[in-house]
Amino acid sequence: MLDTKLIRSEPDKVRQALINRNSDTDVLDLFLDLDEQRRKALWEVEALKAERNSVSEQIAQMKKSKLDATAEITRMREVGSRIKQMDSEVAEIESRISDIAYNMPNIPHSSVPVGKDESDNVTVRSWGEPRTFDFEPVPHWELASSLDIIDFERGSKIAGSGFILYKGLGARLERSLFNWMLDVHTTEHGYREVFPPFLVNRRAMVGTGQLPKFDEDMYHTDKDDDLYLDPTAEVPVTNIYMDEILNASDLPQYLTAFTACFRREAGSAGKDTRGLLRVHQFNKVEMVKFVAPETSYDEHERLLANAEAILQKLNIPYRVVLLCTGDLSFCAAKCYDIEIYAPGVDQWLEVSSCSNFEDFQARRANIRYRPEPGAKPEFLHTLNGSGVALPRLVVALLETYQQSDGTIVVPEALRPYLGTDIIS
RNA sequence: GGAGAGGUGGCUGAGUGGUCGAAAGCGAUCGCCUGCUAAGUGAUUGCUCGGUGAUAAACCGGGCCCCGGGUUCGAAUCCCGGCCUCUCCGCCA
Repeated sequence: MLDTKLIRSEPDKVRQALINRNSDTDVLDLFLDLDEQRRKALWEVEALKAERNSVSEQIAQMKKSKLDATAEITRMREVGSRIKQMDSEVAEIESRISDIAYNMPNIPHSSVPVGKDESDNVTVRSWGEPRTFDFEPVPHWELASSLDIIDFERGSKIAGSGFILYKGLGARLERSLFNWMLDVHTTEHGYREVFPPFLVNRRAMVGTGQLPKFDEDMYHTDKDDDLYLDPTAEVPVTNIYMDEILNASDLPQYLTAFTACFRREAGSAGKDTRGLLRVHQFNKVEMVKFVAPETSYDEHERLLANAEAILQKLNIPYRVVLLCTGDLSFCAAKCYDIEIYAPGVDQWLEVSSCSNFEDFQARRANIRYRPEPGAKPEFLHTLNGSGVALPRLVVALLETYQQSDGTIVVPEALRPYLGTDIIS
């Protein structure tokens, strides 16, 4: 959510940001108009309330001195009902304002390239060379099926397409990967491990920006619970400090968490549906940072480096892509995607998004900190990045480390976790 | 799921219709004092919205005692609904 004062005082800046994001600017004008209406109505109703307060005090005094206050009471009865009426008018305006505010995207940082769509994204660096083969590499679904480490058919049978049943070393590979990643982040990168609920309430989903705009992508419980399945650990972890004021000494704070992630992938029917490329439930290790505003862009680079380290240790070639304004996600001010190469499907696959949200989420979730003892609280900055998402990593891993006989060489780093150096 | 108790400031905790944004204590900040420390002592100590102002200080006004309604001239206080916490019972991995 953007700062109302910023929208009011620098509407042109906001307008340009919306244009750069291919976003509708009509809502901005509507917002400004409603904001004006709100302040006008507030001014009126607050004057009435001030009167009510002072006359009520008079009435108390009069009663004390046994004077007749009937006239005042009658008059205040009128004022009271007028206040009630105007309060509901203000509430109506405010709810329209917040509808707009909660659906307005973040302003891209000045270092973000202006562009229309993903073709304008900028590759900032590449690491490693895609492996060359002396045989034709096969896609992961063939490898995994013939090794019987993933059972796509039975996964679909028990849950539906896009739900994966891992078996044997496939199951253990999942467990190995997220255990190992958590170990790397906690022991080498300074993160504290948390293990959050897999379901969260509506407030949390609004806090990190999944709601109200992206409701159709989320799994929601029926009955009266009104709970959502985590689409990412970002949601429960970022909202840990919802409605709190932290001390400056509490920052920066680095948290890492493993969760299963649930996504409807609404609107992507038929796209990348084979194998593990796009699934409804997957495992992911996430990194979340709470930092002081002036440090957030340095922290962002380090967060990205932490995600890259995972791929380097696995010796998986990747490239880092800086998203342009038109491809940037709703909440982010700046975002790097990390893509890894999968030779079997011959595609670069996104396995991580590392974003700086500045105070956009902090404002929604009301997470603040006190820069100095006794100072006024300010919104802190939140960041997060996948470190990393498993399915596409497994795709690249299987396809990169496949041998001509269909077996998979296990990368050095994972061998202690997987208990073998080859999947056969 | 059943029965009971309760949700007040950073914390503990008083407050059952008006003078309460809220006693007291703790903590914190700034100062004083005592060779140092401990102790003592004085002051300060919430958030938010709107206005004036320089998007400062300061000042004025509104709102906030879990949330939402209601009663009333007036609600932390009374009534209704919800959420949460604790205790006991039941069920259960």
